[in-house]
Amino acid sequence: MESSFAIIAEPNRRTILSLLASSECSVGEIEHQLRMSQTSVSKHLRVLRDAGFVEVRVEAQRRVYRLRPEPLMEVDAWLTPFRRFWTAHVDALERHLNQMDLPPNKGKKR
Amino acid sequence: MESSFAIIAEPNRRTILSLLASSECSVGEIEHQLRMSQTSVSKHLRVLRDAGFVEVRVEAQRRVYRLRPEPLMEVDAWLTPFRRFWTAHVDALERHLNQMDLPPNKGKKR
DNA sequence: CTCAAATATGCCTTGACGGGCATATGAACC
DNA sequence: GGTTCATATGCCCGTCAAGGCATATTTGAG
Repeated sequence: MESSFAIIAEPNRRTILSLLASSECSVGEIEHQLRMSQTSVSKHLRVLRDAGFVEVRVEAQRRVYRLRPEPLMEVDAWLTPFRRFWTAHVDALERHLNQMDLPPNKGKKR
Repeated sequence: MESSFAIIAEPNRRTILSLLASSECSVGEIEHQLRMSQTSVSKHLRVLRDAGFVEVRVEAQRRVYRLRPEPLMEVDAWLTPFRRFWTAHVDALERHLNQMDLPPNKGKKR
């Protein structure tokens, strides 16, 4: 029931996801590569799993985690209405922003 | 200093951003259209402003808020490494996932 | 069955965040 | 200057989530 956005608000979880984007990993590998405590890794993976970001495969004593794309696709989809603010308008937008950000003579407080 | 991801973790803030994606709005307009309290709207706008998601324009007694693209571009950029999991691979990925999810004969618990 | 390795979970504490209320600030108008 | 409209801010409170520690659980080995 937690929004995908809330899930990826956590920096450690984003790091884990980025790592899993390279390749699937066991808990121990994540723990070691990211220098996080095992407890923390397991808990974050639990959250990621419940939210559908990852899935597990049991392999001997190891649990190998792998990325699932759906929740991130949802985030990607949410961005759609905003893309018109930069896609294909980049140059025009930049000109516009520069014009707003650097009023040459206004002497603003800030 | 707050990550853009933490900012958009808040549902009301996402709603405000979506509204601003349609057109710039004053605080009162947001308050009315989204049925949120003025206090709440102002506070969220403050957070969004500090994080660079919006900018203000003073117009008489009104403050008109407008979207700024940079932070969302950052989110969009973070998604890049993950897009290969669905862009242009959709069908292949689906086949792959189906193959993993529904082992035809393994008799899994679940 | 016992032990060890890998991982998960429960409990507790602490800190951050959102909501509401009252109040402050600022601009316009008389 | 005083009043009113529009918005911002400070304070208090309840909630919730993350980290740490200890412990439980699962799986493999002997």
